[in-house]
Amino acid sequence: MAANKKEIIRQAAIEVIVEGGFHAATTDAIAAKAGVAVGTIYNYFRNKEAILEHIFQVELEKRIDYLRGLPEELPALEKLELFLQWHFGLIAQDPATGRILLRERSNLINLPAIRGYMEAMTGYLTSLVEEGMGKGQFRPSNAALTGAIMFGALEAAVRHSIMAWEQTSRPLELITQEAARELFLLFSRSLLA
Amino acid sequence: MAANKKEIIRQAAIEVIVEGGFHAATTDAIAAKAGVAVGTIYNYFRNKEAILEHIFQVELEKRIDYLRGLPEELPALEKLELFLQWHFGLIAQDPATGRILLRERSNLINLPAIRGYMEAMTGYLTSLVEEGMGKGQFRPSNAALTGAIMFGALEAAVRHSIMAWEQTSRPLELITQEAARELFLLFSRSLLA
Amino acid sequence: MAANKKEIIRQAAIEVIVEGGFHAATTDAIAAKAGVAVGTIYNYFRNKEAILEHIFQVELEKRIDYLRGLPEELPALEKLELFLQWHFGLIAQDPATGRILLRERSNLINLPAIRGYMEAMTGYLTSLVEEGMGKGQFRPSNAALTGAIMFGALEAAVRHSIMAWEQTSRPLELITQEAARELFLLFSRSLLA
Amino acid sequence: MAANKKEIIRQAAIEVIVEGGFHAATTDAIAAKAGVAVGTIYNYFRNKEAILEHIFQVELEKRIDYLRGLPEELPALEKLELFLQWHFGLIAQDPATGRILLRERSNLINLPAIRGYMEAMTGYLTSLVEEGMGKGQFRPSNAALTGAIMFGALEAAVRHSIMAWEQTSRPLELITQEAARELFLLFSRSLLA
DNA sequence: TATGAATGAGTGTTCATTCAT
DNA sequence: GATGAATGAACACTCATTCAT
Repeated sequence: MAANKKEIIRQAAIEVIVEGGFHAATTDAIAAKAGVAVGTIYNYFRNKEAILEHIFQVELEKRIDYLRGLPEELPALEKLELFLQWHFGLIAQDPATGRILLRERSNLINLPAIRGYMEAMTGYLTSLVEEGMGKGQFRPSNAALTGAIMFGALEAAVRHSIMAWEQTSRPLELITQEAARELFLLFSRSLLA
Repeated sequence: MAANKKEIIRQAAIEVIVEGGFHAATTDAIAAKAGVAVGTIYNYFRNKEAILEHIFQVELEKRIDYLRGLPEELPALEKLELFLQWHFGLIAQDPATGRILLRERSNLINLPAIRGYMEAMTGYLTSLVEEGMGKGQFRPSNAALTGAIMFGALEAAVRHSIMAWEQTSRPLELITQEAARELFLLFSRSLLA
Repeated sequence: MAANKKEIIRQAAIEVIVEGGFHAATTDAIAAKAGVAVGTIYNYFRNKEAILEHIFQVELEKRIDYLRGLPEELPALEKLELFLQWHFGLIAQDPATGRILLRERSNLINLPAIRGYMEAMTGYLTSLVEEGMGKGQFRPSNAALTGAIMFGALEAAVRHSIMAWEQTSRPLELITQEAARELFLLFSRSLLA
Repeated sequence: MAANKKEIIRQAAIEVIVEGGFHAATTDAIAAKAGVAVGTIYNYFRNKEAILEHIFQVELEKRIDYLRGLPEELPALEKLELFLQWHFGLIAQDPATGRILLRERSNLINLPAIRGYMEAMTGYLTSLVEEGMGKGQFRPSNAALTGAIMFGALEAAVRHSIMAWEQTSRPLELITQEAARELFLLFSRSLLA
């Protein structure tokens, strides 16, 4: 029950934050959307920021879980391709959360969970680059910088996809698939030795 | 004199916003840093948001001016290279503003000037891609998506540079030069036909 | 409990507004007088103006309730006499509210409740004049104009009573009783056919 | 020139105050309407309130001048009739000032000039009643109370006239003439011995 | 006198957080 | 655990007034 209620609040918070952003999202509005009293929120979250942190944490865990499940021995490029496709599939299923991940990252960068999300994602991409370089599949480069750039490119592609979806009638599924492909093409061309 | 005072306030706002972000930056603090009374701010800016908008506008104008000055006939790739070098030089000179451009964009995306900044930058990169594709220099791709990705990559490289500068003792100049080079290498490899 | 607190705030607001007027009455002062935090005011009132509106509304309802209770079949002049006596009795009991009704009406006439108070009172007097004219008890006249004049006369009598009370040692009870009598005499002489 | 500029500012202030009331009238707006700089206002008026006081003072002087010009020996009732006709003629010529006299009186009753205006007007009506009573033309009554009531009735008639004018297409001239007649009829019926 | 940029005290309102029930 | 009324610190913004030019 408890875990369930925390989840209900997380979902409600996502819905409220998507409209207007984290700062405009009042705890009252989140509680109302979740169908609980404000006080109840504080039984599950230290404070308002903790809700946002939790949202990032859940998303980070999803990604980590997926990445952990990838066969270790797969070439770096293939891991990248799989991850991109899976990741954009996630976005297609839940664009609201995707938007929050984009929007709220900058301003609240000092929150541990948000910083952690960014660092973990960048770190994974960096390690992938290192792995590829180590095996001679990728050209030499500043792996950390390249990983950071790849993360930025990934986020930009997500942002572009969501915006394109809002402004056209194309199904988000198709838009994100194209983005994943384009991104992979871009990465593979620039990384391969 | 008037333009001068507006400029003083802009500079002070940048300094205050860099620490703690836009939301934590009080008008009182900005006024104090600028050495003027709070009311004076409102002689030059409609409201607090307008200060941030102005900051973005000034930066956008710098970039537009630079891009306007580039010889029309230059190949797209060379324009890109020049722009990247110049842009990272800008960041090296004024990392504080660079950080604001990164941090405040997401949350306040609805402000016209901020949206305008992003769209103009993305638009320029998109047009560069289209130009290169038109002349057969670049491989075919979804230009809008590619432009968006390039902008995201650019910003990520800026963010990484500033963070690296804060955490190491390397001169920012060198860090940004490397970022510009790496970014150009990445772009050229993935774009060239 | 809630209704009780709203009432406490209303009373406190009356006390604060009486000294210095609505504009000089700060929400902090009202909260302090009510013994609650500022924020509590906003749990019961949309904003500061809503407090004043509520004050007028309560007074209007008192008057409407009284008028509704008057026997329909009573001659217009007797209704008028009863109302005047009752109304001045009200003022004698609560001169502070009486003063607010006088003082704050003009400047904030655009607030619906304040406009409503004035229009309802004038409207009742107008309908009384029409009733008397219809039954041949009153001489013909422009009923709307006469009703408006009567309201003005009534308010002036209230104002004069309160001022006289402040400047002399006579009990307010006696002063208002005289005012009611004088007003009734004036109305009856000028209205009777 | 100086007197002229003071007069220009007075006129501008009347125009600005009529829309939105004294409190909403900023000195900037008054200066703009008058075509002078804000600072100039302070060469002619101690402060913002002094402008309003001046407006009342000018109006009071107009009324005093008129009343001084009335033949001493005229019966009280005839003086009243003449004054009412003249006064409503004034309103018909300059309804804006009339409205200010009504609207701003209550809230700022503590300003000497405003209090003075009200007291002088009430005092004149009171002395008229006393005069009529002294000569046996009027019935006995509490003269001060009656004078106050008459002033309230007069103001209400002015207010009603202006409102009727705003809401119908009848010329203000006709409306005020009717109001003056009705008021005189009402007063004479109730006052005559 | 005239100007208008600069001033800064003053205040309505919000909203995350608490805690008695 | 759940509730939601109460809290009060915090802050953007206004505008009458001043004074150097």
